Amino acid sequence: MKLSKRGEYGLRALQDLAAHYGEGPIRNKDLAGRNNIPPRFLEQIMLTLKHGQIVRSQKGPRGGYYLAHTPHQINLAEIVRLLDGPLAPISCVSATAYEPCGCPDMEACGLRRVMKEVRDTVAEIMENTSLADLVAEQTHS
Amino acid sequence: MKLSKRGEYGLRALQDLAAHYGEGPIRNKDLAGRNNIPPRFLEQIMLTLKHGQIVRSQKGPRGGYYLAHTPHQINLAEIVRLLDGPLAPISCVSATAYEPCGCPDMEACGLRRVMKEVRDTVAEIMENTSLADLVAEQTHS
DNA sequence: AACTAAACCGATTGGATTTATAGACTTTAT
DNA sequence: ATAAAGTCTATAAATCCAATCGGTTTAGTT
Repeated sequence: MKLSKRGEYGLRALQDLAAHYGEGPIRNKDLAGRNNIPPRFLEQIMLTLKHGQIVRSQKGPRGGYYLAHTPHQINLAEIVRLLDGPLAPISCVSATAYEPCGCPDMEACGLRRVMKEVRDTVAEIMENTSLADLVAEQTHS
Repeated sequence: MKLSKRGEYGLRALQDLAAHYGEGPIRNKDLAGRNNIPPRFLEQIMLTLKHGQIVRSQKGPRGGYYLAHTPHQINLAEIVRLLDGPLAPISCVSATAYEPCGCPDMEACGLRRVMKEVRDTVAEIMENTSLADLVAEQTHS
């Protein structure tokens, strides 16, 4: 039930970008430094986020990364799915990557129903939380 | 956010034991066969469950595994924690294995709050679901 | 007592994933 | 021109996961 480091680092970096939204590109070095993330590892993650259209980048001096949309438009579920894969605890209840499990009768499987409930609940929280919500909570503390 | 195979197999085997509660020991071979689990791998898992006081065993011919308590006394959270570790997506929100994360200000971290919400929700579902609930759902379908 | 069925236990293997590091390339501001 | 940044590919190291194997112990059966 754990998030990978990639997911965790990616979310932290994006939270940072959201907190500085509108201030122009932010260097990988600064993102890494402020959030205690290994810089070269974060570089990879940011590249994935770029290919996933979640951030954009600017090269050269004064370059860096910035959000591709407003913090409000980016939810946590898409980030986690991009960096960490499906939200479902087991693949037979995944909305985005369904695969049958080995249980004898899928319809009658109580375990499957509970896991589906878990998946749905997690998905609901993450889909309804945006980067703006993270920063808002952060500020209102 | 995925459950490991160990966790999945263990839960399936325990669901099976719950469905046959009171019928005496069930062989590893039967558990594995009915639920499509690699037998030697399941053996390991059952041993862990035994050491975790979730099942008991009988050796020798007509031996096998059976639940150490009634199905409704065993909840999914303890099983998953035993086989898969903490429920929390990131360790700084874990109730059972807390560790600080690298974020600058923990109190102000919006991400942490959301992850805590996820953890709490998942924990609530799993803690309030027993093996008996799994089998009940299974039968009432 | 001998045989056999089953769990117990420790070791190990292969593979995948995670976590990172390195180095060469490209773009762009100054 | 120079230097500061991101881009891309490769790969290394470590860890973990899934699974398998061989041998040991226990206990029921004959």
